[in-house]
Formats: sequence, C-alpha cells, structure tokens
Amino acid sequence: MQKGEYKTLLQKAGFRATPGKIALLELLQKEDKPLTVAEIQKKLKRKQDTVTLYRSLEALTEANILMRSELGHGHAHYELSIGKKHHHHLVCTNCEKVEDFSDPSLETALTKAAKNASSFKSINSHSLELFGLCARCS
Amino acid sequence: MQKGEYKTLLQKAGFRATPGKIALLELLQKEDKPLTVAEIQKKLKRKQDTVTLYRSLEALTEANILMRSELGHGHAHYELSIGKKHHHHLVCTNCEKVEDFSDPSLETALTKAAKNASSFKSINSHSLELFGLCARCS
DNA sequence: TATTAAATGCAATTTATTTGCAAATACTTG
DNA sequence: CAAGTATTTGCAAATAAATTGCATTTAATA
Repeated sequence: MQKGEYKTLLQKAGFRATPGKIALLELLQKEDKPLTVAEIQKKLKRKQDTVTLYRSLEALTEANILMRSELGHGHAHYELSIGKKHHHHLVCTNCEKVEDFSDPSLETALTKAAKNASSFKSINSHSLELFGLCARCS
Repeated sequence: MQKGEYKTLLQKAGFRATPGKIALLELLQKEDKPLTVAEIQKKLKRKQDTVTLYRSLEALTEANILMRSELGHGHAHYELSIGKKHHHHLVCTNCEKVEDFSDPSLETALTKAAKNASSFKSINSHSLELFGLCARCS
C-alpha cells in the first residue's frame, strides 16, 4: 500500500479521508505489528484524543481495514488487515513480544474442525494465539 | 470430581479449603461452561465480595484448577479445568451462547504449527475460539 | 486451644472503553 | 469555489473490568 492510497481506501470504505485516520493507517503500516491504543497514541505524530482514536479503530475494524486481537493482556491490539494475509500471533509471555505466524495446514485443520463443529450452523471467524517464550526470553 | 473432593484438591494445591472456594468450584462444576465474574457472583449461593472472587479466580487459574478464556466480549470467562479434556470454544456472535469443542487432528496441526513457529523457543499454551452462529440464531 | 499465615471484605484506585454533545471540518453540489 | 450538510473530532463525564492496601477473620497445624 503506497502512502497516498489511504485516502482512496478510506473513501471507498465510506469514510472521510481525515488527517487523523490517514496518520493512523500510515503508522500501523510502518509498525507492522499489533499495537495497543496507548502505544498508537504515543507513537502518533499528530496527536489525537483517545476517544477519537477508539472511534476510528472501532470503525476501521468494522470495515475490515484493521484487525483487532486479544493477546492475553487486558486490552485490545490493532494492526492493519488489508494487504496482509490471514495470520495468527505468537506472544511471549515474558516480554510480550508479538510475532505473526501462519500455517496453511493449520488453516485446513481449522476449516475442517469448523465444519464438524456440532450444533453451529456457520463459523465466520476465529481467533488463535500461541503463548510461549521468544528466543531472547527462554 | 465428587463433591467432597474439592477440599483435598484445594489443599493439595496449597490453598485453604474455604467455604468460598469450595462453593466456587462446585458452582463451576455444576454449570460446566465458561462464566463471567458477574455471572458467577450472581449464581453463588454464598455471597462473596467481588474482590475475593477475582482473587480466587486468579489464584485457581494460576494453579491450573480453572481455565480462563477471552470470548470476544470485553471480560474474562472461567470454567473448571480439572477433569475436563483440552478443548476450545464455539461462540455465537448473536446470542453469546458458548459451546465446547475439541478436534484431535486440529490439536495435531496446532502442535506442528507451534514447532515450526520460527523464533520462539517454546510454546506453552494456546487460545482458540471459533465465532459463528448457533443453530437457533442462524 | 493458641498460633499464624492465608483468605476475606471494604474502600478506594487504576485501567480500558464508551456516551453525549457542541464545535470543527471534509466532501458534495450549485 | 462558496455554502450546506453529514461526518468527525475533542472535551467532559460516565461506565465497566480489574487491582491494591489494609484491617479483620478464619482454616490449618502444633
């Protein structure tokens, strides 16, 4: 995703291409890992009210532009979802380092498991995190 | 797990077999599904302070007697972990109904994926939830 | 039964997130 | 390109989830 393209992306999704939202998307692209609201706010050059940030994150997640994940700390993490393939997270339980991972055969197994999932008629999404110790912490 | 056995269980784990903790374990056994702190508190015959409940839940989870899970609502859920086989959850995004599920081949895939997990030295646990619509809501 | 460390309850605090509303601003259309 | 309008933003305040400190109670054990 090129820098200027966020304007188009936002507008196509029905949002206004405000400096705040563009800065948010650019930051998340640059960081390329799940960030908490506090981290985002700290790193954003253009300062935004916390409430505005929450509202933007919520709306953009709803529009599938962002992806939200719970990483076992009591607060949500957000990352860019467009332009990234489906993935999950490895979380270091010591230093909280987060790493992406994906595994095709795991996805296959997940899809199958979802089909077998007894009484449920449809499975629309899933969340999966692996917890362990990263190279530095072990 | 028979009723009276919780006393022994607690003591073996280094806890005191207090009426509060025993009542908590008995309730979770009876309910047999992930409950929120508020739900537990409401259903407990013997009323307990919220703080006490939080502390018990935390300690018992630490001791692997309980299992905590995030089900995509902004608060933790707890269920008995002893005497239950490893499982995950199906969550209805409409009515919040929760159902257990487990799938051996999925576990195999998860273990393999964990091994391949690049830089991480060890994977100790994982969390997996499937979200969809239950039979009634679809 | 007395001792003591663990568990409890209360008050208050922290952290995460949400709501209401008025002011500011991006996009449309003339 | 100026005006109108609906969206977005910021501020203040509220709500929700979880935690901390401390004094009191209580289960275990000697």
